[in-house]
Parts: sequence; structure tokens; C-alpha cells
Amino acid sequence: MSSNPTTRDPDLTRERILAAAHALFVAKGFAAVSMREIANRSGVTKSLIHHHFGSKEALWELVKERAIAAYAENQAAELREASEPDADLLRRGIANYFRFLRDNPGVVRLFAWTHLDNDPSCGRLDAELVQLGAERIRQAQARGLLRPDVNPAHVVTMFVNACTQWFSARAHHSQWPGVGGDQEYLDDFLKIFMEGLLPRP
Amino acid sequence: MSSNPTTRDPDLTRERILAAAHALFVAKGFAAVSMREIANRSGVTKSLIHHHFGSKEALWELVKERAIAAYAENQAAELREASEPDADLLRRGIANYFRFLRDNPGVVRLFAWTHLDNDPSCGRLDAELVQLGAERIRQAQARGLLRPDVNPAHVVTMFVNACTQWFSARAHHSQWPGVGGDQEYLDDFLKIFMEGLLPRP
DNA sequence: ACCTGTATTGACCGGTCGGCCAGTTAATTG
DNA sequence: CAATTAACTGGCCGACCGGTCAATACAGGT
Repeated sequence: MSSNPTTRDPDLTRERILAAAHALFVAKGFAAVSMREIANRSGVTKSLIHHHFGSKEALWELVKERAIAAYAENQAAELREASEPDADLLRRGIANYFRFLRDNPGVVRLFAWTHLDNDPSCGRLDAELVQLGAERIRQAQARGLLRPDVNPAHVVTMFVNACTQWFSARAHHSQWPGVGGDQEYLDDFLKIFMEGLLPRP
Repeated sequence: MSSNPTTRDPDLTRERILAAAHALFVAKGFAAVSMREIANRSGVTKSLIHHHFGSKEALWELVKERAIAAYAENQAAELREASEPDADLLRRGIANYFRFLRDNPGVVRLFAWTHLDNDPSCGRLDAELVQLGAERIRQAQARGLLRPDVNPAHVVTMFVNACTQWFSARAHHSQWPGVGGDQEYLDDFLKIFMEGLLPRP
């Protein structure tokens, strides 16, 4: 065998603690999770978590930082490989973002927790992401492909909001009469949003 | 004098407890608030809270129920006194909703907490609200004033999402470059949204 | 005036919280 | 093969948690 049960691997241990903490914090929020839960779930002692991360707050900050950094990197990669900015690229970008949130509900919840903490740190990491997206829209505006009389940063903020809140408030919307599934909502949003973004003759 | 310091007023006491609990729960969430905090803030004993409300969970449920009922009643009143449904009524309705959330940040936070709890109870109270709004839009569609190929319930959901998330993620957006204030965001949203809702020739 | 119900209090309960510390054990270094 | 360092453990701490309970104080009905 490559390793016996008493072999130590501090990096793996840190990783397992972070994974357990991530899952629990995302599911229940900082205040409702105890160090003992994280310890049990990751198979280590409570003291060891303090040894590696110092305190519950420090662990929480690290979990947030890593998750948001991973999110920002993922999105930046998709944004970089995009082609010439035009209306159809924006449409596909929004659809991509929508699908990403659908497939990564933890990201949505994590953002929601940080918002309720009034924690602005999440916004610093993806600020350049927004700037990049806004720049694309500005280029499309300059070419006459999108209406020029709206703030490009607001365009990004709007579809991010429309997508994020759709998944964040799922339990809420499911009680509303006439509201359809993910695809129907996205389709209707794209109809209205893209049409409203076209330049007027 | 009408009352001496030892006069009892159980209704007022209940009200003060509810007010303190509301403020604390909205600010910090259910798990991070202790019964002792609520007791100190409302000037009563912890035991008295249990006497009046039974448990921390029951108090939290009551706080949510009351706040959301007040919100729903407020919005229903504005909706009832509205005139003939057309595009301009919708525009003013959205602006009203936006201002309401701006002036009642507690409502936004309370919804966010319930969403993270996957609590669907909030959706039942305002379901009829959404139905009422969707019905207005359906009427405007039937008269050819709004495009008919979008789900009216989705139209309501979209602007609710765009407004709610704007205030919910304030700390987040404030870090983004180029994002303006409340009025600028609302104006840009209305430009795009209302234009996208017009019927195509 | 008494009596009954309830509003209200303070002390107390078992349990859990985050954090600390003295130790033991495994890897690294020289 | 020591000696040093870091990973890791179990037990303990004071503080705080939500909840209970017996006792008290006040109000209204008769």
C-alpha cells in the first residue's frame, strides 16, 4: 500500500477541514455551525482545526475567500475566451451565467450569507470581472449594436441580479402562481432584456 | 397620571418584545441572536418571553409572519388603488416597489434570511399579490399595450428580482466600478425593461 | 375583602459553545 | 541516531445557550 492509516498529510487534512467547513457554512451559515460539527465531519479533532486555522472566524473568512476566488476565476476564463462583443455574445453570456448559478447553488448561498453580513470583500474579487463585462458592452454600444444610453455596468448588474435572485429566492417563487421553470424564466428574461437593449431607430 | 411605573400592560409588553426581536433577527439572523439579547433590549426577563411566545422558534416565526403580512398589505393597498393597466402604470408600479424596498431595508433582509432557510412560508402570503400584478399585465397584453409572448408572472418576478437583489447585494455592488446610485440604476432598468416589453410592430 | 388567573421575576438546569493547554506521536533535519 | 519541529489528541475552562420552575406581584371579578 502507498500509505498506512497513521500516515500524516497536513495538506490533505487542511483540505478536508476546509471542505467540511465550506459545506456546513454554505448550508447553515456561520452562526449556526459549531466547530465540533466541522471536526466530526472532517474526521479530525476540534483542537486541530484551531491549530491549522486559528479561529472559527478565520476559517470562515478563508472558506469565503477561496470559494469566491474560484468563482471569479471560472467566470473570468469564460469571459476571456469570448469572441467579438455583440448582442448575441451577450445573450450567450447571460445564459452561461444563469446555468453556472443553477449548477452551483453553493455560490449563490455563499454570496447571500456575505451580503447579510454586509461584507464587501466579495465585491473586490469580482470587480474586475464586472469591469471586463462592462467593457464588452461598451464596445458593442460603440459599434451601434446596443443602445448607447444605458450604463454598461448597470447592464451587467441587472442580469446578474435577475439570475442570482431567481435561484436565491427559489423557495419563494415556487409558491407563486404561474411561475415556470428555469428555462422558461430565462427565455422570457432574454426576450425582454435583449429587446430592450437594442438601439432604437 | 395615567399610569405608574408598576402598571402592567401585557399587550404593550408583547409589542416591545416583538419589536426588539424583529430588530435583532433582521440584523443578525435567527441563530446569532440570543433570548438574553432580546430580553435586555425589550427591558423584560427572558422567562417572560417564553411565557408570552413559548420558544425562540415560535417568536421568530411570529416576527416573520407579521413583517411579511405588513409588507403584503402595504403592497396590496398600492396595487388596488391603481388605475387602468398600461405600460405607464407598470413603470410607476416598479418605481414604487423600488422605493418601498429602499425605504424598508428590513423587509429585504428578512426575505433574504427566510430564503436561506429554504422557508417557503413567505411566498404563500404574497402569492395573491403576484397574481394580482400578473393579472394587470395580462390585461395590458390583451389590449396590445405590452408584448403578449412573455409570461406575466415572469414579468413580475423579473422586476421584483432586479429590485430586491439591488438592495440585498448593496455591499457587493458598491465595490464594482461604474455602478451608480439607486436612481441611476432604476432609470437604466426601466429604460431597458419597459422598452423590451413593448409590442413589436 | 377575597380569590383566581396571569403577568412577571430570579434562580437554576443540563448542555453546548469557542478556545486553550499540556501531552503524545509522527516526520524532518543534522 | 538524537534533536527539533510540527501534526495531532483529549481534557478542561469559563461563558453562554434555550428552557423550566417555584415564587411573587398585580389585575379583575364576585
